[in-house]
Amino acid sequence: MIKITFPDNSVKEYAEGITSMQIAESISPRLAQEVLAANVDGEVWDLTRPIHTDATLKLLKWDDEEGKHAFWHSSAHLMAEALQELYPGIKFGIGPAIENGFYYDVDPGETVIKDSDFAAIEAKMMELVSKKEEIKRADISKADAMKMFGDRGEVYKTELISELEDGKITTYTQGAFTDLCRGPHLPNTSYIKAVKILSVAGAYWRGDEKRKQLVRLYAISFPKKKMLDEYLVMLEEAKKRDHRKIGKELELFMFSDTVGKGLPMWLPKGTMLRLRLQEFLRKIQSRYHYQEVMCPPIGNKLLYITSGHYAKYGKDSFQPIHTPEEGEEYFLKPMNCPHHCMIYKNSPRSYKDLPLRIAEFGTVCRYEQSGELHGLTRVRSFTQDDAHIFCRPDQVKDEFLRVMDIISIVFKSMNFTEFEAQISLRDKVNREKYIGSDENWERAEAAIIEACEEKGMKARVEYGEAAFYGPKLDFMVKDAIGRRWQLGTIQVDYNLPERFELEYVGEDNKKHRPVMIHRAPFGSMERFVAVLIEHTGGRFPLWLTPDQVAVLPISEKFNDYAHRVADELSLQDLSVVVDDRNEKIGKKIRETELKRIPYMLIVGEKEAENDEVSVRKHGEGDKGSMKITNFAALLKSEIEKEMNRW
RNA sequence: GCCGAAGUGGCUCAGUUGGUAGAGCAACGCAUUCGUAAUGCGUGGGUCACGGGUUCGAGUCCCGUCUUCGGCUCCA
Repeated sequence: MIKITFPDNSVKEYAEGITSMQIAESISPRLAQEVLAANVDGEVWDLTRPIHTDATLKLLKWDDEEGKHAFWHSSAHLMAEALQELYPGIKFGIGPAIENGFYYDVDPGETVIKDSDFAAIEAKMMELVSKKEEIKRADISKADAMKMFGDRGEVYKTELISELEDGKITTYTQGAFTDLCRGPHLPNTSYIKAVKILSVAGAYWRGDEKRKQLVRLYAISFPKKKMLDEYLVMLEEAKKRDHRKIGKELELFMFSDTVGKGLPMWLPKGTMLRLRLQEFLRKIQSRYHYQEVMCPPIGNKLLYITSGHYAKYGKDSFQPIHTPEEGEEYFLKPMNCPHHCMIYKNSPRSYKDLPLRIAEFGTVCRYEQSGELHGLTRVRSFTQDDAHIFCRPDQVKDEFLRVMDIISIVFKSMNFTEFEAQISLRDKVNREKYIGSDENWERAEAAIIEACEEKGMKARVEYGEAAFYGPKLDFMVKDAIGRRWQLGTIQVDYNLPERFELEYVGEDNKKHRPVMIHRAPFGSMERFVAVLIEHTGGRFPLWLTPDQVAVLPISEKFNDYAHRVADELSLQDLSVVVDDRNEKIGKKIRETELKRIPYMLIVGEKEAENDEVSVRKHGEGDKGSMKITNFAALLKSEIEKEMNRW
């Protein structure tokens, strides 16, 4: 007999060799139906794998991440099995479960797999599901695995096997399909009741641009047909929040092929929104003793040779601007740091001047690869809410904490509660690619980790993700369909102070090298606004929204009064539009609702006689009427309340 | 840059097996002067992304280019 400990710490005895599935069955038939995999002593196992020793057991269902994972992983195998039948000779790469569904990377040789083939693949998958094929686990020696997959010409699989440790290799088989796999998997294919292939894309083998590009099929599956339908509806809903769509609808920004791809232009309403964001950050930054500067949009090539950027990025950038002067070359600035370094160098600095915080809404130009351009989130010209903090090495942690404060104010004010923080540190082994002394690196890395701990910030630590010039802390926020975008960033830099020979005079009257911290709470105005649009669906908080109030006269007879109302509110710094078109009030209301303008003031005879406005709130409806001055006061106080939250 | 898909009036889309482009909204004009999510009538507007080709004839078929979309790689 063996002892099984359950999550509630209860212990039951079972015969040795019992499976998790049998245990589930012994508890309740309902549970046995819902369970997908099992966590045995901290490891996720197949339900059908026998347990031979005392163990803790957690039965995993759909709502458990690992249960869902096993479900999708088995679905990936199912898709592979279908592909094997439909495309004989197809070779397989890897096929993991991902956040939403799964994919399989395959090499179909000369055959092209297109969107139009999805239906046939899905049908084949469902056909295999109906066979209720058992999914069987098997241990295999490295030599046998090499032979088995080698005989089938599975070059990608044999490459993976060659890197595995003998004795720890397993395969999973269902029907005629066997895959190299660690598992765990569902007991059989019949659990999968609904499947949808979502897209096809190219993906480099092992993520290496220099190696062969395989065909990646993205798909998702569910244990109930209804869940798939709901998921697809949810996806459709999410697409309605796409910032590119809303940006067009609300006239926030535009692109023009004639101007050039990836070069956004901010329309009047978008500009108003952006300026309000900038004003907001300016206020906070001045509270934190930043000093704003402005620099030109170009810089001499020599500046970038000194900074080292020319050597590293010169070839992949917008190419230099030539002048009538022989040999003179300028670059559009791809970052603001070198300019700011020169500002630092403009006068001798004392340790008493530090930290020196130089801020700029700096527009930069980067030649991003064409395939990477994406709405406002990835563009070739964008404005960073940049700042560079020059400080002593012992001030790094304090400065980090201050920047984290600013970032948390920014995120809170936008209700970005679900962000992820990532600490990027040096690679644990390869340390020669990093610049700066070991001592400084260790100090800075420790400072970042400590700063996060002090702030109670849960951050994922990634080794090898640091920039060559220093460690960093990034803040990621998801867009409408779950893609992660890096917004806020704080980066420590030892490189530029070195290259620009930045100095300060210390207490000891000797020259010292400052540390530089790059930081941008928004990241860039473009990307931030894009993510903001997707989070709010274009319904911005009152203080940020471009048009706060729309005055809607009932008929043209009241246009004059409507304009008087608007003028009065404008004097109170409210942004107001008047819809004085010759249209019925119902239509004006409908269109104003669609434009997501927070307040509508309906004015007709009654209001004009009494200096009143009839107030309608976006999404809520009629709020009754009040004096113009009262409405203005109400709005002002609402805005003030919003802005006093930080 | 690479793999796959798409591109039709300002916007959203229709366009049968190739037979000479259509709707709604928007714009403009006229009527209407209206009370909380679409007033009626009329008018103008398209080298069907661009360039080649096949054909008696191409929005439709083929090739190339550009842009966009979904990914990969990249992201100072």
